[in-house]
This record gives sequence, structure tokens and C-alpha cells, in this order.
Amino acid sequence: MSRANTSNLEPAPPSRGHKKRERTRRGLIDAAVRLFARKEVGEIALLDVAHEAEVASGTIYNYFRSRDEVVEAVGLAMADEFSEAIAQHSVGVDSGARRIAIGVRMFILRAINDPDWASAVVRVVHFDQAMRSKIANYVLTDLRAGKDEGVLTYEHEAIALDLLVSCTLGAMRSAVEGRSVDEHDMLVAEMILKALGATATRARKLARHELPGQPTL
Amino acid sequence: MSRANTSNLEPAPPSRGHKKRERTRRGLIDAAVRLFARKEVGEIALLDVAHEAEVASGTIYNYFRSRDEVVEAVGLAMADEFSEAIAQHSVGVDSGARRIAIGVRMFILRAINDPDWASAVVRVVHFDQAMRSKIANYVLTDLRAGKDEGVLTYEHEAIALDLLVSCTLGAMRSAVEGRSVDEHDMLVAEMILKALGATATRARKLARHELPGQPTL
Amino acid sequence: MSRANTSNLEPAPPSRGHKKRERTRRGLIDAAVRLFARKEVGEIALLDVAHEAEVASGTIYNYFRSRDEVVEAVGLAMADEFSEAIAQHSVGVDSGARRIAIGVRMFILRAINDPDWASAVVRVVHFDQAMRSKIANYVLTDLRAGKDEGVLTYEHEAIALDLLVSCTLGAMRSAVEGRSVDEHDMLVAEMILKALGATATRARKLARHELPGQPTL
Amino acid sequence: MSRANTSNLEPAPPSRGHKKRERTRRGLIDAAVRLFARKEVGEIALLDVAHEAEVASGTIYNYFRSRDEVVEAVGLAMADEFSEAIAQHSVGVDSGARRIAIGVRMFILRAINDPDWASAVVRVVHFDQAMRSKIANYVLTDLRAGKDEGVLTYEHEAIALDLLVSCTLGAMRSAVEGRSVDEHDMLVAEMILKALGATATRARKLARHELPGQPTL
DNA sequence: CATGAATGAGACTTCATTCAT
DNA sequence: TATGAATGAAGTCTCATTCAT
Repeated sequence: MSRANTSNLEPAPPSRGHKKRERTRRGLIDAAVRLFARKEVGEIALLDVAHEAEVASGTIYNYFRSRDEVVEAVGLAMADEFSEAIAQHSVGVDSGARRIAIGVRMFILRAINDPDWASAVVRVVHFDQAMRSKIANYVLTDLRAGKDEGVLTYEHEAIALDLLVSCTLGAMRSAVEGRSVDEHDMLVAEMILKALGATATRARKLARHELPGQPTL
Repeated sequence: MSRANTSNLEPAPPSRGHKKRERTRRGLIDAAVRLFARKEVGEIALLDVAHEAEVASGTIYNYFRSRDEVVEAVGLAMADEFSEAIAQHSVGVDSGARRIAIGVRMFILRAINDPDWASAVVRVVHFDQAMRSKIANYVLTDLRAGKDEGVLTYEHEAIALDLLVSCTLGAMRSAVEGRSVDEHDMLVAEMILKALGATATRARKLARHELPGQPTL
Repeated sequence: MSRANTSNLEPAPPSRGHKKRERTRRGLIDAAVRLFARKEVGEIALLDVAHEAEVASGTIYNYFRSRDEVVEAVGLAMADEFSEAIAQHSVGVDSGARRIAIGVRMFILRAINDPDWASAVVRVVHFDQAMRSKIANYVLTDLRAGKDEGVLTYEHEAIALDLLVSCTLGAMRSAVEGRSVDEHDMLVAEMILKALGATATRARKLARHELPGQPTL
Repeated sequence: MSRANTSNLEPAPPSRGHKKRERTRRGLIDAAVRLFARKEVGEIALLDVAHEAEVASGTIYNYFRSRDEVVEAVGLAMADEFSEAIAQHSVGVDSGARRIAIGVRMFILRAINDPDWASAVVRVVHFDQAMRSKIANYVLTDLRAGKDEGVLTYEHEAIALDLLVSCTLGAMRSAVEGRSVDEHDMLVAEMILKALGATATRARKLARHELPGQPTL
């Protein structure tokens, strides 16, 4: 909490050479993410990734053993970013239902502001089962909290989770396809909350509550 | 026979030779659909399609000009099947909200009973924007009817549509991944109806109403 | 016996298409053998094989699943040729010792006359353990016969076999490297027979006995 | 130090820094030899050599100009070791025939005790013509001595040499492949001596004569 | 029309070699 | 000198597409 950003991998000594190495690796993954915004996972050639990252084709193999490992790393990176983003939302908000509302809205807002990112997310989530369950894990806590608070009254946890994630992703896809509407984030959040058993009034109120500080993410 | 007939759809008169031609074409598409159940669209080799359809690889090019045309044809075929399936549900049901409940439930039930089909649907819908709007069209009518009946009270049509489709597909994906639960169809339908603005009581009732006759689809 | 050349693989119906297929396959293997004469097994690129066989690179994969399978097929083909060659020698010769003498001499003579072939043989035998034992099998019979006849008196069969094969191959390598001498075949055969326990006189006589008819092989 | 010293062998005065240099170079060659025990020459990657020698890949190029130079150096190193080994055998033995018997046996025994070494030898000898003639040189003296002594009576020197080397290597390969038998060394030596013209009795006696002191090599 | 052999572009991957640190 | 990241040529393999039969 005092010192932020301790990367969650590599407990190796952060010697000098490691910095460049990490930068290149990051560059590769970022390049891949940018490409995922435009093409299906399976259609991306590593040569394109290399080109996008401005390295030679062989360089990729200094960091990943195979194409699959690249894809996996991209999934992991996005999932990590996800967790951080979600964690950010929760800071200082103690209601599960509200955290859900905030999360849904912020993901949709970000999708509207950064359709490339959203496109990549939609594709990776479709492609990568591991990422789906990773997301589920993060959401689960809030869902349960919302129920404990008596705001949400869904019957089956797994289904509620599915619905929450599916709808948010669906809205993100809408954004990607340029079909976002005014107050899209609030409207979707409200509907989801109602689906999860919140009363109409409460759903509306939760969905329209002011968002916390920085529109980071 | 007299005039070289290169119609790109099938408005041709069903002369004698055309029967077999159509059968082979259909066989190819069905084979492709079966493969979509297991692999991502981009990962399917035409050679596999040919093998699955029990024809030689070259034969495909007597029916399609290119790989893309095959994929497109598969999308069209599935969309057509969809239309029919959805139309079937509506037969003899005059409430929009009920038609929605029935539609959601039957798609989920079918996904549970036929995960291969569901898998193909999920993939094609993800892949093919045209299919998404085609589905939307079919649902739209019911959605409006539901609103006119006063049962549904959603604010924004496009978003409601998105949610309805996203959630149903999400549930189908659950089925594909073996995560379906008891009464999955009813539970999801109920939540969707609530999201669309139905009262909790009504949503529950609609979702648990007996399904019409043959579980064809 | 009445009808010669029944290929030992593919009991498939010898339809028309199969002929061409078999011809291409043969062409590929022959091309590979020609290259083995010049380069080490591991240094041969399939592209070179394709070029030598005058087909496109991809064609190879219509016949072999991988590079290793190509190499294996070459080994098998050479081993088959070997067996036939050795069998030819034995025709009409009823003494094991004499058959050995004939075999050794003919292999050396062929090596002298066709150094490319010999070079390929030396390399493949070095590379391919399977081929070594295959050769051993063919020789074993003659060795035993020679012992039963009382001409050979070696103590340990496996070692005798080893020596026989090693020396013949060594002489073939000499031929490849242009170090063959006058009466090379007889001299080597004589020494081998002595090593195997034949008396000096008998070894000499056996080694210098006239060779049977056609210098085929 | 004053004059840039780029001698390509090692005639340089053993100044201080040169000790370590030579050690590293030696380490690289030894590493390569160890790898030759397991893989064909052409299949060894310099990266593996570097790893085996526990240096970075780039370091190799401080000692060798190219991959080929590494391979060549390995050949030279093994040949040198050979020379020494063979020389050791001859110490204090004044009969050529006996020196041959001893040499053959010790090489086979070492192959049995150190199959990795034998494997490397077999491969390098197969690969490197220079090594073959180097070996030949060492053996030649003994062969001639054996003839002068009246024990060996071969007709053609080069062929005798070939046979001697081929058979010994063949036996070493047997050892590598785990096919060595009891008294392998004696049996092979005996057969070789007979091939070279020794009488059966003498061959046996020579082959079974006690070996000199240290089984170094 | 059906077949399947042939094609060749393009993807993945390895590895000898260079070079900045 | 040692290091190891970066490079890019070259090799293996796949697959959409063509075409003679």
C-alpha cells in the first residue's frame, strides 16, 4: 500500500539489463494487444506482431517459446490489467452492489473511449476460457457482498455471474461496433442490477450514482 | 441446362440435376458447421471440411469460389436455421414477453441438449456481424410487443436487445462449457425479463410457464 | 518366383492414379538418395529434395508427414534395395562362405563403380540404426551357413557380424574417397574370411572365385 | 600484449592472461565433445555448447570465428587426444603386432567404460576425413612393424589399415549401442589379427596377452 | 461434376552471428 | 573479454487454390 507497482512476476534482482528486457517484452505484448483490436486471435501472424513492436521476427522467440505462449501472455497481461482496473474501482466503496454498478459502467465507458482496447478484450475473452474464469473470480466477491447487503437477490450465483459478465461484454461490443448510445453505461448497469434482483428504484439510483475520482482505467 | 446458370443464391428452378447439387452443397455446409463446434472459424481447414463431408478437396470449389465464401455460406445457413427456429417458438403465442421467455429458454435448452450446435452458434455469432443483426431483427418484434403489452419497460430498445441476446448467448456458452445448472433456462429467462423491466412476480411466472408442444428447434 | 517385382508395400488396387502417385513418391526418394551422396543427412533441406525431384516444396508433404518420415523412407528404400541385391547374390550359390565372399566383393565393386550410391549408403548406415540391424539380418544366415559348413569358425556371432559389416562398409568408404586399389574387393573379402576363421588358403580361394553372371546390383 | 597476437594455434608464450583464455577455450571444446556424444555434428547448436560450457552465447565468438571453426577445433582436439592415447599404449612394447592388439583392445574397453566418449569418437571419425587420416598415420607404424616381425602378412597396407580401423570403430559403436559382449575386446582383436595374416594360435595368444599397467586412456 | 496431385505463398520456428553495454 | 538481446536468413510445415484426368 505504501509502495505501489510491484510487478507480480519475476522476483529476480532488478539489474540493469532486466529493464530493457522487460521493456521489450512489454512492447511485444502491447503490440499484440493492438493487433487483437483489429484481427481475430487466430489470424494474427507473429511477423505482424514483431513488425508492430518494431523488432525482428526472431526477437519474439527470445521472450516466448511459441505462438501459443504469446497468446497466453497477452491473455495474462490483459487479465492483470483487468484485475488492477477492477481493484481501482473498489477503492473506498464498501457496497457490493455499488461496486458492481461502478465496474460495469467504467468498463463500458472505457470501451466507448478506447474501442481498440475493448475490441481486444472482447476477442480475448471469447478466445480464452482462462480469462473468463479469472474475470469471474474478481466479480464474485462483489456479487456476494451485494446479496449480503440485501440489495441483490439472485437465486443462482453462477448464473448471475454469467449474466453480469455477458451483458457487460455485450455492451462493450456495442461500443466497438459504434452502437453506443447516450448514457449507455448507466442504462446497462441499471438493467443488470434489476436482473440481479435489485428493485427498479434502487437499480436506477445505483446506476446513476456519481462515479469515483479519476477516470483512469 | 440451355443457359449457363450462375445464380449466386438459389432462385434456380429445381430441375433434375439440381437436386443432387443442392444436396452436396448442403452436405458441405453441414460438415463445416459440425467442425465449427470444435474449432475456431479461422482454424478450420477446407481439407477437413471436405473430409467431414466425404468429398474430395477440389469438389468444394465446384460450390464455392473461395474459403471466405464457405464461411459466409455457413453463417447464412445458421442464420436461416435461426429464423426458422425462432419463428417456430412464436407460433400461436400472442404475447411478446412470453415469446421472449420461450425463445430464451428454448435456445438454452437446445444448447444443453446439443452443445455442438451451441458451440457453433456462439462462434459464428462472435465472428459474423451480419448474423448478429439478423438475430436482432427477429427479436425486435417481440421486444416491442412486450413493451406495448405493458409488461416490459426498458428505456432503450437497442440496449435491451443487446442484453437479451448477450445473456442468452452467455448462457449457451455456459452450456457448451458444461456449466449448466438445474432450471438454467428458467432462471436466465427470469433474470432477463426483470432486466427488461418486468416485475419480479411476472418475470417469474413468465419464465416458468409451460413450454409449447414439440421441443423441436 | 514366376512373376518378379511385386512391390512389398501397398496392397491397394493398382488403379491408374496410383501409378503416378507411386512414380512421384519414388522420384522424391531417389532425389533424396542422390542428395545423400553429397551431404550429411541432417544437412539436407527438403527444399533441395523437392528441387532435385523437380516438384514444388509442398508436394513432399503429400507423401510424407514430416522431414523425419522422408529420411526414414529413404532408409527403408535403401534397405529394400539392399535386400534385393543381397538376394541376387545368393541365387544358385549354396555355400554360406562363398555367398559372403560374393556379397562383400559385389558391394565393394558397386561402390567403386557408383561412388554416389556408396556415399549414400555409408551415410544412411551411420545415421540409421534400423538399417544396420536390417543388414545384419540378411548377413546372419550366410554366416551361420558358413559355420555349419565348417569353413568359418568364429566364436561370437554378433561380433563376427559386426566385423563383416564394418569392414565392408569401411572398404566402401575407401572407394568413395577414391582410395580403392587393384583387386580391392578380393583383398578385403579374403581378409574378412580369415578374420571369420577360414584358413588362409581357403580364404584366398573363396575370395578369388569367379563371380556369378550379371554384375547387376 | 604489445603486439596484437592472432596466432591461430597455440604457439603463443604462456603469458599471464593466456592461462584463463586457454581454459575457457578448452571448456568450450570439451562442452562440444560432450554434446557430440548425444547428437550428430550437424544437430548441435552453438547455444547449447555455450550453455554446456556455462558461458554466454556471444563468448564463443571470442574464441572461434564461426561454427565451422568450432567443429574443426573439436576434431583436432579429439585427434590430439587420440595421438596421446595411442602413444601411451606403445610405451614399452616393442612388438608391432602386440601394440596393435593392445590398441584395439584398449579402445574397445574404453568405449565400453565411457560410451559417451566412444559415441563422440564414432561421430567425429565419420564426419571428419582429416581425423581418419590422422588415425591411420598412427597405426601405420605398428602395422609395418608387425609385418617386419613376420607376424602379420597382409598384402596391401592401405587395406589392412582400413580394416583395422573400421573394425575397431565398429566394435566401439557396438559398445555405444549397448551390444558389447564378454571379452569383446579380445575377440575383436583376435579376429583383426587373423585378418591381418597372423596365425590363429598367435592371434589368440596376442589378443589375450595381459594389458600393460594403468588402464588410463 | 468429382477427384486428388501439385502448387507456392506464407506462417512458425531455429540458430549462427553481430553488437551495445 | 563477457554478456545476452537483437537480428534475419533459412528451414519446416500448412493450406487455399488450381488443374489434368
